[in-house]
Amino acid sequence: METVKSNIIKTAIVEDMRDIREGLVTLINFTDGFTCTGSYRSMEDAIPQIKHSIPDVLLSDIGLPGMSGIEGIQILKEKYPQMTILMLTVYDDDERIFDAICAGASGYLLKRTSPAKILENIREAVSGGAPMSPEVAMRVIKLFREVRPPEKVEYDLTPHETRLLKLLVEGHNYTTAAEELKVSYNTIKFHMRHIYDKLQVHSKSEAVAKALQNRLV
Amino acid sequence: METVKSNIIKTAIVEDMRDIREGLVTLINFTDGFTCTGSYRSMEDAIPQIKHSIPDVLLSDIGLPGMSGIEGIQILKEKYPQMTILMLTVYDDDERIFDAICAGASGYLLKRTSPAKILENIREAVSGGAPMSPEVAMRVIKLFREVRPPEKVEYDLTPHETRLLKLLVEGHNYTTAAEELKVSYNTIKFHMRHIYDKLQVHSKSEAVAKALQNRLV
DNA sequence: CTTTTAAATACCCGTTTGGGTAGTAAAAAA
DNA sequence: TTTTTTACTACCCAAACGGGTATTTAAAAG
Repeated sequence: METVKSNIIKTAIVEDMRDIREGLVTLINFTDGFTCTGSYRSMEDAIPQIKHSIPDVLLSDIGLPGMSGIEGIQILKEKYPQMTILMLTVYDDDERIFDAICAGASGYLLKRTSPAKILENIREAVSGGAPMSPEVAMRVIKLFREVRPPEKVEYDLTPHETRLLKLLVEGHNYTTAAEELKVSYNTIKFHMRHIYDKLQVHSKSEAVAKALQNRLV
Repeated sequence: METVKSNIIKTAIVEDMRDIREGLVTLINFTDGFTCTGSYRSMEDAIPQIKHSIPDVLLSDIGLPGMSGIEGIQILKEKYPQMTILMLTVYDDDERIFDAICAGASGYLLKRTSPAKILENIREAVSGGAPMSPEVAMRVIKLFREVRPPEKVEYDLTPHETRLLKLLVEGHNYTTAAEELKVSYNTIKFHMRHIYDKLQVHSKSEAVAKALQNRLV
């Protein structure tokens, strides 16, 4: 149903349990369009060796002996930013899902995922998707709702005012902000009054607080 | 390959384009395990009528005449919290994805999704998943990374100092903070110096910025 | 070509703040 | 017990800030 992929997808695996690791290697090598270019039992093994053959996709466990999968992929993503990383793990707690995604994982699969689904998800990941097991996706959605940034209130700040506000947030005072913006100290005060009017505040700290809380900067 | 579902999945559709709407109705009614219990061209139609037959899943467009799909599902989710809602839309911008999810959508599919995938995704949604088109999932992941709460840096603030910092964030000045904490003006200054030392800042605004940016309050 | 509007600059003055020093009271550690 | 630590209070002074008024310049509107 799909057209043939132009290239074989090079996949590597980091998984400490031998049965699972070798099962995945076999699965991948026996499937058209995939090849396994490395399998490692720990991040300590994977990180130095992976440079000999950088995969398109890395499937990694989280619970590994020594360095955790999350720490590991952070290091690997730093060195090989183009590498797509998929977690394949038994953990489905919010904390680890969050950490893995922030560490650079493009997807998060639970180990009970069927072989066919795993292959499909690898394909989806290399073509720019972010495959997740249904439970994980639901957790991500729920976390997403929790961290919803405050509704953007519009205060109609001019570009100048926004720029100044950003400087205040960075800790500038009127004098240094004036230098930064190459205007006079009094011009800064001029803009400040407008900012205060628009934000309905009466001090620099309040403006900074409002700017940060309402994502104005 | 799957065991038969215990119940037929009752699905309803809100979509203004007649061809698409009728295509979906046909697709659903001609598939085993699904039945279409309603199809509406707008939220204004759907909201009053849907009570006659509450579906398990609602497939909704976003770009509708009159009330937008996002406003609509917010109302529907309020009335029928158990109803699973899937967006089916052409929009894949961050803003709408975010809004839809926060309004109660459990999934977000792009209209180019194949009929087979749509059915699969409906099944996934009713069984507790959160199906998303690959591009959408990737955007969700990226948004997720952006809103990552900054790693908690510990500044060893005492409870008193933290409370004061919170007051500053709320816009208090030394005088009103002193009243609030029932201590003298000079005590506020005393604590401020300690806060500044610990946060390594030299102004109230900087302290407020650091407090907000590092979730100290 | 005026009129209007927006951005920039300036001065004044009272208030707030930042930082220095110094002292007291109460609780915790030695 | 004495010592140390922690919380609190006080005074001083220079710097930063908030808000008032007013002028200049440049662009936009009429």
